Amino acid sequence: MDNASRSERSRNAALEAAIAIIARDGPGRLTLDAIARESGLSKGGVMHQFRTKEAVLKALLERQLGHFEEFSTRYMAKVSATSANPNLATQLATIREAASSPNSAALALVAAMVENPRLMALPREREAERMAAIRDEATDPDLAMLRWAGAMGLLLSSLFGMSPLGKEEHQRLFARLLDDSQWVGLTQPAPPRTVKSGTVAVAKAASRPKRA
Amino acid sequence: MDNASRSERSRNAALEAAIAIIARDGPGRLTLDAIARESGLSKGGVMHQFRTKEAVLKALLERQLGHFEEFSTRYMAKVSATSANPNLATQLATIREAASSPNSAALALVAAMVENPRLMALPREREAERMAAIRDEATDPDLAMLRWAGAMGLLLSSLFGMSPLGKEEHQRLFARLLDDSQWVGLTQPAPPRTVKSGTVAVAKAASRPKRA
DNA sequence: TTTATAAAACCGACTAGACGGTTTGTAAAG
DNA sequence: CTTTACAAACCGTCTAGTCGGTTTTATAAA
Repeated sequence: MDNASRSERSRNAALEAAIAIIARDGPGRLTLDAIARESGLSKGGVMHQFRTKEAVLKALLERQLGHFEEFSTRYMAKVSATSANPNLATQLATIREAASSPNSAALALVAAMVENPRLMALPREREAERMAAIRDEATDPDLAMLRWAGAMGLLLSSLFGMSPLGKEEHQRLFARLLDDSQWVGLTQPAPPRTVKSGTVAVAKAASRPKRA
Repeated sequence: MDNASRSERSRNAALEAAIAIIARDGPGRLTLDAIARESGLSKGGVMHQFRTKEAVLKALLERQLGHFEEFSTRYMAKVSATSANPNLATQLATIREAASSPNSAALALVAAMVENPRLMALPREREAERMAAIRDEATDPDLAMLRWAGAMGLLLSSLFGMSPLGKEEHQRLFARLLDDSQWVGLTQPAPPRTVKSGTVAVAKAASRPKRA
């Protein structure tokens, strides 16, 4: 195997190990020795690929962020033609994805924050760009932000082990966040209030009272 | 000064120091020596008041939780008569309070999670009770949960330093979350669609471009 | 193809310091 | 005089990072 591949394999193994450790033992247990043990590499090997622990965290953060960015672009390509607010839809779907993925980017975020809060600058900047895009396409920007915040709340609270919600509830709530017809903004004319069948087909309309 | 007061003063100083450290340097930098340095106590003094580091975290968690529970009860007493969903209103207001308070309970939560994820059991249980109460009083339970999640998202994302939102935006979004008239549930008749002036009076209609 | 040399990847023992916690000593309160 | 609150030195362990040495790959001259 050539050097480039060998390096990449090792770096990959180290980062995978790091995620496994964080997920299993918590961010506080992430040590260089633990990474070496878990990945099968020696400490020296790990230190050859990453000069400091901070470098590990940074690489981990970028890798996970990249993963979800990829998901994001794919999703965006799919819905950009059909959705009135593709940026919001994409963000909501990506957050849902992060919430249901065990190798969550969120774990890396927590670890980074614990070790070095400065590292949060990178994800914050990217987030800011996305928020701007969501705003620009929205008829009711604040409502769009609140839908985004709702998704974030579901993700982070479950990440913190603070969410008393079951898995199916989680899914249902995300589905509702994604369903544009359920979120009627202030300056947007209300569509006829029949439940449109979205990703989840639910017939919960029964007898809806009309607007007073 | 008598012994009881002396002890309490020391315990207090230690916990204040702990919060300051977490807020300034991140949860990863919270050590017993740091607490001793920051509080002016000696390490021995700290260890006399708290037998272990976990005891410090636990006390910190309980103190912060207690603080917001007090806020919560006061708020609840105020709105329980007038609001149709006092539990939700109280939770939203409490989360807003936590978000605007620098000595946030949330910081303690993060620290606890890093050090010992088991400590999260206590806040999770209390949270579950509140969620149940919010559900029970709601005409549209899922919408209520999503409003709660939205508040949580605003709180946690800003806590993580991930929120690109300004302070006034934050306030506006919380105000909207709290304004029942803006959240028309599926089984709840919609009130006339005029913007009700809430805690913040905003005339933001101006001229927003309509859908293409 | 073989051989010489350099460079990169990797190993594991080691170090300095930080950490949680203990022990010993002392002053104040009861 | 006993107990409680606190101080300060101390202990064993763990951690991030270093270092000298070994193996593997890359380059290239013979």
